[in-house]
Amino acid sequence: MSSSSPTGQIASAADIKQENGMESASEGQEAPREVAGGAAAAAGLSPPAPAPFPLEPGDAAAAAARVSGEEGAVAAAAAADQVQLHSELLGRHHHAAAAAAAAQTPLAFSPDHVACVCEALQQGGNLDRLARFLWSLPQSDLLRGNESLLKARALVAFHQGIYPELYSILESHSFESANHPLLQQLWYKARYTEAERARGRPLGAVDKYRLRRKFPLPRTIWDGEETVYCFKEKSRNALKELYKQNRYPSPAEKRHLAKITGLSLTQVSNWFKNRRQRDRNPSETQSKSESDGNPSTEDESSKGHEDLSPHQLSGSSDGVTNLSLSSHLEPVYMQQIGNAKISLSSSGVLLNGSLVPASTSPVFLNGNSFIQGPNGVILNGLSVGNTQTVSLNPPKMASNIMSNGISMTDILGSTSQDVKEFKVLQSSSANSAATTSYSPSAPVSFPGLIPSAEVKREGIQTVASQDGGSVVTFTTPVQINQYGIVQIPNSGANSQFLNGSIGFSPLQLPPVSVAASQGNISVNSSTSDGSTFTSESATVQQGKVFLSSLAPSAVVYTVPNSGQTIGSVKQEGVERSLVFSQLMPVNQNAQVNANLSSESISGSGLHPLSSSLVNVSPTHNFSLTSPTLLNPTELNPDIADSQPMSAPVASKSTVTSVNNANYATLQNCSLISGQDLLSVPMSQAALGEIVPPGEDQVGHPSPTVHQDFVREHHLVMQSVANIKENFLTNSESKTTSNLMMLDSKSKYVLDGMVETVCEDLETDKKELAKLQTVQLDEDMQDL
DNA sequence: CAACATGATTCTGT
DNA sequence: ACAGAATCATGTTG
Repeated sequence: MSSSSPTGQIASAADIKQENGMESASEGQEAPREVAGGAAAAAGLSPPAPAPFPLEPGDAAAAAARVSGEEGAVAAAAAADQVQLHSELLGRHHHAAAAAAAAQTPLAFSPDHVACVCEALQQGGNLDRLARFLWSLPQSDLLRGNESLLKARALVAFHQGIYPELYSILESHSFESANHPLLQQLWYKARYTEAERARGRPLGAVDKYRLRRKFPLPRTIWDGEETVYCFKEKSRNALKELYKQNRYPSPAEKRHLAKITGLSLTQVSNWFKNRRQRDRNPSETQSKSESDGNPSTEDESSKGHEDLSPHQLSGSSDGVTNLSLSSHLEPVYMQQIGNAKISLSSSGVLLNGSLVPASTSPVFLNGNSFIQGPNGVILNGLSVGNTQTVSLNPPKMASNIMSNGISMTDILGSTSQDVKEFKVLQSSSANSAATTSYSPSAPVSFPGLIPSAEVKREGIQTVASQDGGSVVTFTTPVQINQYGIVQIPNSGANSQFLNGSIGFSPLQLPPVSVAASQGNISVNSSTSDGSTFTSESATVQQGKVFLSSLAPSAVVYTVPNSGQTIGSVKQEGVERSLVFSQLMPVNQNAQVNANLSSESISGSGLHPLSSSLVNVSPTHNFSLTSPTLLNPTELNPDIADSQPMSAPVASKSTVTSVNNANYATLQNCSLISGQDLLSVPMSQAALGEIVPPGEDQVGHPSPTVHQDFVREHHLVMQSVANIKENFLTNSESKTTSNLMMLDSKSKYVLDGMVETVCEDLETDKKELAKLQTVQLDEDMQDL
């Protein structure tokens, strides 16, 4: 099946690895591959792709030559490559000219460009070429400390079996968490390989275990979080928490859990299944696990209804709204990012950890269910059935925005560190009429929530009910627990529920609002003023988005989504992802814009935006820390059915446009994987400025593309173009010139984009040379 | 190495 | 599809 990755760190690392094309790295030579192959395959997080990055003859030759190890090898490798490149060029005549022209002049690359190339080569699994490329780089200070470069060096060191160097690299630089899985994998595999060689025979599980103990991961590539039996402790705890609540989580709950734990849906399901089974027959092997005394497990749930026969809840699963706060409630999760205080104004809404701008028009998050408050506030929690919508207020559909999807919870959830506790708001039952009794006396526990004890209460703020209806009052600052779940204080005095409506007291509104619902992430800039939002950084990885210090400016993601149900592409985990490079510091004008349109929505007229997955408003600062990985799955489950996008890509595609005033490189795009294509459209118009008209390669502009992006990227791309012919393997890109597509199989299709740029190379080439000049191999120049 | 823990897989039934 | 049971494979621990 496609699911579940076996095996902890290794497994997860393997997953990542696959995404990064690492697999090919180990396959190239004699490099150990056991973990990679097996785990990745088993993990099935991404469809088993047939040799994602087959090495070409030229590479093989080069690698072979290099193995022997001397300088001579370099020349040989280059020569071998050259032959290959030459043939590639011949195959693509139109590019040949550009490449040749480019080759004649010394190429200049900025560190970003270099990083971009490194990422591209890594993505392509072309380690040999990557090595060659690295060798061609000057020892420049500018390149020092460049993470992409370091990562590339580490990969190459691993690939070539120069482990001491690998360790040195890994230990000498603190890598971003997004790169940890891959680097950890390298670390362990190198250790295993060394031991294996020393011993002369394959290692057993115990041997590996001991090696892991013996050579713990350096903190430079490890956040310190323990992983046992594949799952991180945090994830395990979240699962346990929910299990206590409900042994048979609804699909929606599972989904949510999967998101917040970073596990796949199947893994979550398996976990529950196993857990149930083992609780059922304690007889076997049982010594049982942690908390276990089963009873404990059962206790809570059993008491009440544990029972929760599967159907009971399942019935509700997608459609049932279980709002009763009383006993088991299905929590509405609210998250807060980092330490930031999220305040809700009367009109503001926090959904699933997302903040929804209170603007006049109501926002609906339709992921699982939602409740609409007076001002268009909707709470979206797991507990509520997917489809169900509760609107306490006269719904103003017209102006509503519906997003379906994901809760930022997941997205934010993993930010663990920053995340604080929280309070969960429990909404009253669906019918406003229904009275909700939120029994203060009975502490409510939510899955994945921190013990109530931990919930801190601070200032007390009373919520004033607005119109309609009911008010939910909660005290103070909402806090988020490590899982990103907000728990509403159940204590009595301060809180009260009226009519099921929920009102938030005017708290501080964060400048940034993030709303995400299934498959969509939408962050809208909130209108509030004086709000304090102190989140730290924005990073998206594995379906998680971390917002980081945005400081004064706000970040807006707009992911208009489409109707949730449409189709559906079954996705799990990280199957689809968009990666934003860390080099994409966005500045004032920066914009990240990904569109996905869905018929359902547009049809409803709710949010006709034509499709963007992620939309960052230009005016705000948006910074994505390194490899940001947006998981389309979470972003938009319905991608498959989404309408044709601007990009001429197949119907099933995710288009992402990145707009960056300064520089957006594809550097970390290496993480892009999944079946979706990541395309970075460049608007034609913009390109037109630079790109010589008449070039056959000009593609269709993407309507959603921001021009700034285009321009900026254009510059970046230019240099890339130069490199491309030399280093990138021929990809299958359709060449719609303006698109850069990375397909899930990790076929790296930079071509389209690069090619487009290639044509312009000469034009602006010199401008690019500012930062640094890289002298490519002479062989290259011969081309 | 043995025993245990735990995630994943397979088969079967609904 | 999903649940349960049996079982497998591997990680973990002593």
